[in-house]
Amino acid sequence: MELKYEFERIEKKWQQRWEQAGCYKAETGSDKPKYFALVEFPYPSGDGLHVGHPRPYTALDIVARKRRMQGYNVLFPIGFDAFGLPTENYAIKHHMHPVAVTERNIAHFTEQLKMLGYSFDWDRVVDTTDPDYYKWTQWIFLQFFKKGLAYKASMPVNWCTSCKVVLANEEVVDGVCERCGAPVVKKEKSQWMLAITKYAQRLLDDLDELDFIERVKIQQRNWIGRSTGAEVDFATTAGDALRVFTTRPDTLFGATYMVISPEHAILKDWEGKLTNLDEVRAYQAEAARKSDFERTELQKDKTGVCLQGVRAVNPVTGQEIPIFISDYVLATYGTGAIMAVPGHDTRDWEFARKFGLPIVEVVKGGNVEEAAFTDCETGILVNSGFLDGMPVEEAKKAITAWLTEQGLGQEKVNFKLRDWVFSRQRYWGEPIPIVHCDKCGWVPLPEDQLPLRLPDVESYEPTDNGESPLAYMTDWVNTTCPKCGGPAQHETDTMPNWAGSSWYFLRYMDPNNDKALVSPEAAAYWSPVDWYNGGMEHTTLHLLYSRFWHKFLYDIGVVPTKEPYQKRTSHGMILGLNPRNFANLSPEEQAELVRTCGSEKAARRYLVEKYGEMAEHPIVKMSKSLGNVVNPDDVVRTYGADTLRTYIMFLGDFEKAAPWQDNAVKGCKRFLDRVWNLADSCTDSPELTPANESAVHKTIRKVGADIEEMKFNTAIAAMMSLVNDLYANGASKGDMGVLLRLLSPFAPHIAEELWEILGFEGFCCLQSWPEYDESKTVDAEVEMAVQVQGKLKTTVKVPVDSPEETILEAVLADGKIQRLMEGKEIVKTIHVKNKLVNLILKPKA
RNA sequence: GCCGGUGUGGCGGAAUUGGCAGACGCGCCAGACUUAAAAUCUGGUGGGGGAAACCUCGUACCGGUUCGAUCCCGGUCACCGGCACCA
Repeated sequence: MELKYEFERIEKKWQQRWEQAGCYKAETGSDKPKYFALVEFPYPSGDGLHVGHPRPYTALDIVARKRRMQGYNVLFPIGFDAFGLPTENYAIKHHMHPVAVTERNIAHFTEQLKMLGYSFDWDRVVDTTDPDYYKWTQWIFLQFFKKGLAYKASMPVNWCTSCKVVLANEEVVDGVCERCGAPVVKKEKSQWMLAITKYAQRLLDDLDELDFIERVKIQQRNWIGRSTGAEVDFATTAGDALRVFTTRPDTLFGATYMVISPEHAILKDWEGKLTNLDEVRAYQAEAARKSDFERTELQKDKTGVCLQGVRAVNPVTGQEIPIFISDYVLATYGTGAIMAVPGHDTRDWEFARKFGLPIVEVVKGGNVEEAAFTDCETGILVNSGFLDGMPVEEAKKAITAWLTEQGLGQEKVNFKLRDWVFSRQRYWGEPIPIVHCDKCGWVPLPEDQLPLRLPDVESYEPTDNGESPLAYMTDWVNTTCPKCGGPAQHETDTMPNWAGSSWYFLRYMDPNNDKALVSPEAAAYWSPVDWYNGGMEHTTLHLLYSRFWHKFLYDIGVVPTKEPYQKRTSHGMILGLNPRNFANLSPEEQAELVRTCGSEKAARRYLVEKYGEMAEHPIVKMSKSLGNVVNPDDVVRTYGADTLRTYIMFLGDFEKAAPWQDNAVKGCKRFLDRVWNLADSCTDSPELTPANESAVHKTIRKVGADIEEMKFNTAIAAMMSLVNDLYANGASKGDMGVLLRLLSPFAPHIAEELWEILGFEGFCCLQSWPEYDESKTVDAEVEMAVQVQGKLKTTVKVPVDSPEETILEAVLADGKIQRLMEGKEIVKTIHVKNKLVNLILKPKA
């Protein structure tokens, strides 16, 4: 046929045909088994698609395409998570409306995604900034509010001292403003909160039943941070009680002082009794002024003030002990107060040393003069009255029982997880559908008034006083109270960008429903997501948030499953070569640099001096400033989408970070060229070529299994090997039919074109997935390793499954083995079926 | 500090989890085709020794278990990611 592989023409042609034929439409309610494959929808930034996007997208496209070929009704959707700061900042800078910016960016992303040949169902696209979409985001918020899970609380927010603006946590990098580099301090502001902590235990427990990769589960468990201990009340000389949380109630006899956080509310009650109130107030002010950055910087150096005028009483020793305030105790964890046991807690030990406080040993096993002894496994209680002689775990139980009996405390579980700060003082987000009325307080908007649309404003600039730009829209702000009809104001804060992404996968199931966020039928048919792949950076944010929302929706009867995603996997980042690293310079540049610097060592040192430490890393994140960003458009133009898809799956272990290497892309192009040319020379026989039969069956097995295990790189390597075999042995149309179906999920366009050229019927991408015959994957002969004393000496070819005697006969006939055996006898043979024999020799007596 | 991960040729990476280390690809070397180059095709390619058959070393480092260790155990080092005063 002598046709050239014109990837550009072929890719356009098949993208059109697939779309016309509706090959990738998901059908709600179909009799086929369903499969919901999900990728994280992109934020449509002005920069367009990054080469990092195709990695997870191609991976799940391969899975979706394979499932379709396996007879599933597949839902593989895409959408846009379009609210967010970069768009807002771009709109401010270029005086464009964020809606227009978003529209343009989505159009660009859509074009790029289509160019890559993904089998998305384009009829189900969602856009979080579409009022028909965010209507339901607001609806969910109202349900949270009605159940008491959305509430207002005064919270410290990040305040940039230079921009004079509230920053999202994501905008604070290492304690400074991401944009201007000025220090960020905390400022009190009333914020909407979502009570995710009410779901902490369920979010933890239900992880066990999910098919998430282990590192995701571990990170979520650590983030939720459950710990079991006890709450204990310490009576004070002020006549009240100070409650603490501890995970080591067994060490109660060793509590020689107490510490409360500078923000602790009890300080107000004690004001009249404190004789050093000025000193205490100064410390409180200092702590409030400190940024997070300073607080962590100074972490090791403990500070504090001893309260004069109020002391506490240790409930078991009856001793009066001092109370300190110190910022090493956090106001937001436990009760904001601790009993300090310097003998058995590292932080308390440091503090006690600094302030000259007594250190009492109550668990034997270490030397409390040298360091705190914190081991719970081996320690035995001492100096602890009725606990003496008990191991730690037993003592914990005994003391907790005693405290409960005395009414001084009880067992208590605490979580590190905090409630979710849900307000942003920004324009480009979902308006919070709540009205404030002086008479009625916070009143939810009636559901039939949703969506509460964003108004058009003159300026999207954040304001100087930390209010949302919406606050200046008096026409929009002023409204009437839905409850009493009196004057009221809309809430001017908007939702964070995590809101719309917390439930988007549900909307794909039923994207145009205007009666409900998803119909019960669609939810019942498609739930849960069968396979969700996304970045590790979302593990403790988006992934946890959306699990929380889903559980809430389950509780109010909107969705049928208590978990949204059955399986979660994660891909590694695509990195770039560092153009400032010596090894990545061209040979000419290297030589030049070595000449001017004197030696290679000096050249490397020069680069580090010029560019900083970063020049020492050959592989780094892609960044515009380094100029090592790869644009997928360029790759597609030069090599085609199929080559990009194949390369990005071939370049390394899917779960690990991997560097993009331009010249390696050629290898994948060469592979596809070889597949193309093979179609020219293949015979018309519809059967497998006998010489290729076992290789074909093995490849079917390997590619199928590897896709399930996300080992896409070795799946491609197996197909490359098969192509090498087909060249060596000659290929038939039958061989090609299998190869093209295996290749189709990876490189769908070329597979489709060759499928047509070779005269096969229908779409290649809708054929059934090839099946292999286990018996045909077995070769007639195997090459077995022959070892002497465990070291490889030679190999022998024997019929498969040969008995040991047959193999030994062949081995002993080998000249080399005979030489090695001179003057020796076999004392033992180890035989591993079809793999190896190992002879243990000993000199003859 | 705590939790998790990784360490294999010049490079990206394989190795059915205790059984022939380096599949597949890049790069490089040689040859074919070409006036030449590119492209393509064929062969070679971990280090050291040897003309060769072959010998020998080799999966971050040290030690152990085993007939046999990239894989298991003990220790050390380096790098990456997450959390970080969570009582």
